[in-house]
Amino acid sequence: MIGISWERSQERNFMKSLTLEEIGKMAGVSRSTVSRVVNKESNVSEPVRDRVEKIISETGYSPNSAAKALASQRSYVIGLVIPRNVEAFFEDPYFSRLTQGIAQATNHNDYTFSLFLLNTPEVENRIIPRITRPGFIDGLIVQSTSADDKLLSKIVNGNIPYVIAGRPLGHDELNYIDVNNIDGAKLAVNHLAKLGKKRIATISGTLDISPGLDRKIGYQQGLINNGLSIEEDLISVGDFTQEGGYHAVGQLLEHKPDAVFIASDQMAIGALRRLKELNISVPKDIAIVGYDDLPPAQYVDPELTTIRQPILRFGQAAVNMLLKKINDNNVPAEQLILDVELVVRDSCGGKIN
Amino acid sequence: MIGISWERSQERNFMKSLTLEEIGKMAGVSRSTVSRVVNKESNVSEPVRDRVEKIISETGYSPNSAAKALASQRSYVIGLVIPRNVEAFFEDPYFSRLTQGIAQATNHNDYTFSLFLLNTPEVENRIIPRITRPGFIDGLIVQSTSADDKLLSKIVNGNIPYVIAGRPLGHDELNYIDVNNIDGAKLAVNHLAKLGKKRIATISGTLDISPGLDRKIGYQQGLINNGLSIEEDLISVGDFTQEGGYHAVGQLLEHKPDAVFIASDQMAIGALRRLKELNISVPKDIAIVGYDDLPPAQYVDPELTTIRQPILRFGQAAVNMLLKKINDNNVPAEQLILDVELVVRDSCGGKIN
DNA sequence: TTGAAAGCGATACCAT
DNA sequence: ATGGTATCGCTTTCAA
Repeated sequence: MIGISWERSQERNFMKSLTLEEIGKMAGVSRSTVSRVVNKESNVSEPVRDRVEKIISETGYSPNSAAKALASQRSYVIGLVIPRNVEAFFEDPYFSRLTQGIAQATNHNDYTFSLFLLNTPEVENRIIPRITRPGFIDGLIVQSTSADDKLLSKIVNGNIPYVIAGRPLGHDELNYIDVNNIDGAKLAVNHLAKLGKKRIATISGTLDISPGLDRKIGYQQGLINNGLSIEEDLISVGDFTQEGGYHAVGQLLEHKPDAVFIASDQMAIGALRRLKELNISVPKDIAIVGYDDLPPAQYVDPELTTIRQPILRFGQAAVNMLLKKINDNNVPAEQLILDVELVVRDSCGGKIN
Repeated sequence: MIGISWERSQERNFMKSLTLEEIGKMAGVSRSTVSRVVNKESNVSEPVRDRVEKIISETGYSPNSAAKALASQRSYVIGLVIPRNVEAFFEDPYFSRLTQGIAQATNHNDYTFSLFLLNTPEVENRIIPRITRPGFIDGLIVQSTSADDKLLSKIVNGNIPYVIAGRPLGHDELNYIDVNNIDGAKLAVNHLAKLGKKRIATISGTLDISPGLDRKIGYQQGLINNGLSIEEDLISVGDFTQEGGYHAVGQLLEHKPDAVFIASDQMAIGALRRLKELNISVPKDIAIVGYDDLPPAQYVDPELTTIRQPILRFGQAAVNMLLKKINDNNVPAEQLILDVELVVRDSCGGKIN
């Protein structure tokens, strides 16, 4: 039972919150001493510390964040920025997971997590100043994109520590973290080649962002490594959406592929839908490998063989990188690439690994 | 091109941010006047305003958030709290959408959005004090749950404006917003009844939270309204997950239902999977209505007839309610219930409406 | 070990 | 219309 009636919570206007000074008065010490106790500094005598802590817990005192931030020049807030041209942010389970991973890691480190969705130009114009404003955010994680250099340059040039999530095309020198997209695509192609596939097609993502480009590069390298040749007709460009996969797979069929590496599970799901409509059997007539290994990969028929990205770990690592920057802005820019792995399910037939 | 080299961004340590005072000095006015200009107050003469605005835009000055928050006792931050026992937060697309809706609405109102995932008891203990600390958050939206009264009472008793997202069981007097779950379930049952179904079963959600309970109540009322009787054997309790739906539908089959109202799309997807395995055809052998109408509902075979919740609008309305509270804490607690609608697709057969 | 006092950078009231 | 100044609640030297 909550057990508190409505009139009680109206008292709000009358109960102003306590301050260090007041706690100090109650404990018969100065505000400085209370501050030391609150911040667990060592130079406080046992008896005083006990006395103060008792009063703090009795009164439920908690320091005022704004005052603390102002005095210490630290807000303990980390922001995640999703630029506008990241399509369908919350449609794609990838972003949900990313958000979850970063939020958890942020909280785990006693920071507060803020999310900025720059979904319209109007919102973008209003939010960017707030994001880059001093005193509110200690550091930013920015989802990498194709074109949003306005934002990125503002952040890179600004005085705020940042980490870019995903290799920023054309700016490999910046501080970023990514998963190994090239390797992931190679793993997929290797798997298909080992199964004896000879005409391995791909549905790539948009090529103006690194996951799109890198997975295509990996696909091509994978073909070469396996003694297969690159055929332009077997390369179709999707847009990371289910609809995109649905349409792209249609185009490919004319060229008789016996397997398709599809650069995201979402596109793979769309492709499976199309293939089912056309009565083309997966994996009997055609083998499919997806990319992401998010929950939907297991809920389609057949279950998707796919590339697993360590998204939660990715979030944790991104936060760690950022904290390093926050604590010492002189550490040089760093690039961190996480490994991925192949998850074999039912969309390729024979299970080998 | 970002076009700024690495050494430039290391200057950070040397470029301290500007203050009102400094801008004032540059413009030959006092800090008070600059403050008035920044806050677009009317009592500033044209020439002075122009002069100051010019300097502000030239220097890129932006007020310090912490100082502003401290002085004005307003942080312009709104938090969304997801208690621990909300299962599988980001597995369920519902929560992604909710987050998106609230984040967008928050930004739209020039507030900053913070997300608190109380995913472990440890994190919960660390975060709750921060959430309820004065000076950092102007208001909270709390996802309603079954058991988390500790948190809820802390917030309700605290001095922080809040809105509960979802009717809090046993506390109808609190400030909350919900969708009409009872009506939604009735819509589903009515639809099935109109199609001539006589043995309409249900897979409910967990009954200790309102969406679970209310949708079951609506199901029962719907049966009665249509002259059908309530049969306990036709009621199975799931847990809002795909796995739950998968298992629950199995139990129901013994009792020969000709239709099932399933209290979430996720459970419906699990049920469809099970039915497919058993070679039971939907909608020929059995009709299905889901609940939520999130993207996956359209990506299963057959596409789900379901109840659509206005989640984005829900987020907007929640933020609006909260802002009302923030701006005047004396407005009485309010309960807002949004309407839902039936979306007819392919999982029930004959299209009537 | 403890206290006094000077900031931090805004707001907002009071003068002029 | 503009400026002066107290204030918000904490951190952080500096003395004692």
